[in-house]
Amino acid sequence: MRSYGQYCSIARALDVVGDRWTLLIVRELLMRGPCRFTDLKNGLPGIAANLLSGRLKELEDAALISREDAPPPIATTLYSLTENGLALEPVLKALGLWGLQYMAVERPDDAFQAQWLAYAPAWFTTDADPDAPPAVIQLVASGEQAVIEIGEGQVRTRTGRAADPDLVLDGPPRVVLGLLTGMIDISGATQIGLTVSGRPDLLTRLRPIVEDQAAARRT
Amino acid sequence: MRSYGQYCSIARALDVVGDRWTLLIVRELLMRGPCRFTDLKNGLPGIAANLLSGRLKELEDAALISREDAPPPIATTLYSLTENGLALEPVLKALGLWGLQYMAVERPDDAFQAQWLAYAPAWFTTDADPDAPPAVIQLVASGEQAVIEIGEGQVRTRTGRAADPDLVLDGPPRVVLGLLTGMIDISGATQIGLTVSGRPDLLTRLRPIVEDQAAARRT
DNA sequence: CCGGATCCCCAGGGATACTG
DNA sequence: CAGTATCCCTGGGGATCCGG
Repeated sequence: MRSYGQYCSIARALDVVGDRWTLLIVRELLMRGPCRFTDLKNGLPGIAANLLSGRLKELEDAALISREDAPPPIATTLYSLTENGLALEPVLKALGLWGLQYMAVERPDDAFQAQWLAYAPAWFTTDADPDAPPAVIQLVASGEQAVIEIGEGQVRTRTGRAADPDLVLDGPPRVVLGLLTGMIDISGATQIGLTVSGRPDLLTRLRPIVEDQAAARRT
Repeated sequence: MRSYGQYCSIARALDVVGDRWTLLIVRELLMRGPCRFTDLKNGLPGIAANLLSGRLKELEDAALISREDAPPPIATTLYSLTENGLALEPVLKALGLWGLQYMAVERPDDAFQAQWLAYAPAWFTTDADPDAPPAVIQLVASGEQAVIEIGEGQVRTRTGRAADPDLVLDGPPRVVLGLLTGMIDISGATQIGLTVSGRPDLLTRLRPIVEDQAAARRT
């Protein structure tokens, strides 16, 4: 990217990560951990291979990612975030929180992946009852699956299935995520396609961080 | 900007504010308040008029800014942030904090403005001694002037001159900002061009938020 | 099949000039 | 002052091809 040529830390940051796709590459590496080229390409539907290749070189030059040749049995190169790349997490959190308002509309050709189902509760909800026993919620949306583990005041998530969840939420991505982020309540959610099985009372433990939504509602 | 087509709040946010110049326009409006077209153009050295015009239309369509015709005596249109535009402040803060590391090098043709001198202490430092009496620091760098007012646990800033500052810092932008954000100490700063007059002890009251710098140093 | 490199085409950005 | 119009050119999107 052409530099903005401004001695301002925001402009400087955008000089480095302001290019198209760049922050989404960081998002992929942040949520999935070390990735192969093809993993990244699959996780970023729509990106051209040459563009991904070029971005990875730029990010490596900027010391945001590092490439390492995996040990013999795997024999592939893995890309992973450096400490400086990891330090972009607050930026992605702030962007993701602000962008929640645009999740109300879901277009039919939107891509959707399990990681994106997982990071929202991990980043944008807290455990409202830290003293309660641990609990596990299974999420299913558009065939993508993720697990929320609540306990000790923490909300952790991962992709995949849980062995014995206390609660299963299944429905369109917009409904599942809308419920978790506090944009829809559970009665509304079941009316527009959510299937609930297990202990719906657990949902009261997940307290959404509704910073800007609350601000918007105040107007 | 072409949509990423992903049902992910980060991608959605970037669909709206990921275009070149867009976040810097928000930065200008956030720091300067309501602006005229020409104010924005002057505050964004290097932007083309047609591009600014186009971005303002897009931002208005996205309800991040609003245009209002100022009352008769002024007879011009003012652009200002809507509440949703103001909600981008955490994004700019996170970006600006992460970008501080790139302020160590200053290129000779970098543009520099008083607002950028002012926001760094306001966003990235805290008052380490809330019970101490109020104090005023005058900043001067490359002819640009800003004022820091510390008091009651708050660090407020504005551009311009103070009537009777307790401390005056004058030097190259890199040195003044490096000192305020904790990247240089005062003895180092005076060696590379900082002029100090008044009470340098006030600097101990400004505690930099050195989140990522501290993390980088730990390695 | 993985990890790219190459090529072509077009939208979007940059610079300048011009107008109400 | 507040934009619009124009031209040029870079950089992104898409497909294909190639070496390991």
